[in-house]
Amino acid sequence: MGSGRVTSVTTLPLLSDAVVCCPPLSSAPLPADAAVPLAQAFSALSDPVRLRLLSLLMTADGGEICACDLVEPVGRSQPTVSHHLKALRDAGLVIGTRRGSNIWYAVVPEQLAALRAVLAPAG
Amino acid sequence: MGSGRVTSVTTLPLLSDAVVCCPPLSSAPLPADAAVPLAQAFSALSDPVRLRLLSLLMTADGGEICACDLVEPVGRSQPTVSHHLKALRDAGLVIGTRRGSNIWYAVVPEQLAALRAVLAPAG
DNA sequence: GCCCCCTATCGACAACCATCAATGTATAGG
DNA sequence: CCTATACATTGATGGTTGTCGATAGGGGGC
Repeated sequence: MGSGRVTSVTTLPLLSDAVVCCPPLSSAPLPADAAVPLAQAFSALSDPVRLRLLSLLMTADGGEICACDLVEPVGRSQPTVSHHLKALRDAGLVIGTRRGSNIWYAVVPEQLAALRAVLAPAG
Repeated sequence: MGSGRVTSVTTLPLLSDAVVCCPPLSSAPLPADAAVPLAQAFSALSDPVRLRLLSLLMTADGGEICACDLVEPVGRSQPTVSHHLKALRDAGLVIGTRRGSNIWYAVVPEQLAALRAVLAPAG
């Protein structure tokens, strides 16, 4: 990888506090305070545009796509796409890395795995 | 099961059309029209009360709980709990069965598995 | 038939959310 | 410094959603 010269690389701030850790719903009754961040995480998946963005990133070869190449495929305005990318970032589902004047997005597979684990059936 | 005499049994209507089938996001870019029902399904998981209801059902022994026993644990009014149970029913995540004057709810594990599959990483 | 319990539905209200146009901020190139 | 490009943020707006009180409807017991 690295097909072009890169002058600066910055990782955008990521709300790692929002990252969900994983007791399955089936292990014990979910306490009210644990339910809130979990619901926020699933809320990030509750929009068609965000699901499509995730899918685009997951199927991208190299595992990342420039933000500029995400606008046209989902058929929304640039600010709207930026808004959804922020939602995904805040949920810890994607990460953005600046390279030159572009920002490349990639999924955070651990976070997806955590959500999957929450839905796992009983032992 | 079957600790008491049952005079009538009715299965509440279930929107099986809303049931999600399972191509993982990682298999191909998600088309716009497929994204909508999927987003609705995840939307059912995007509320703390609904997550707690699901968790209560999943941890219940016998796998089901009377609706009357779901109100107090989640700390919401009866109409609100009923509203959330309808949302979970519409998403195909739970099913309600009338027995006498009570309605017993249980999770639909296949539907949870389908949502888990959607989040699965690339082969 | 009457009454009580259980559950769903209705109506209302406040809070939240997706969307876009306009604007702001940062980086790259001259 | 100036301009162009890429992305984020702001502000406004219409639609959706969570919540509760009040009400309706279905069952069982008497």
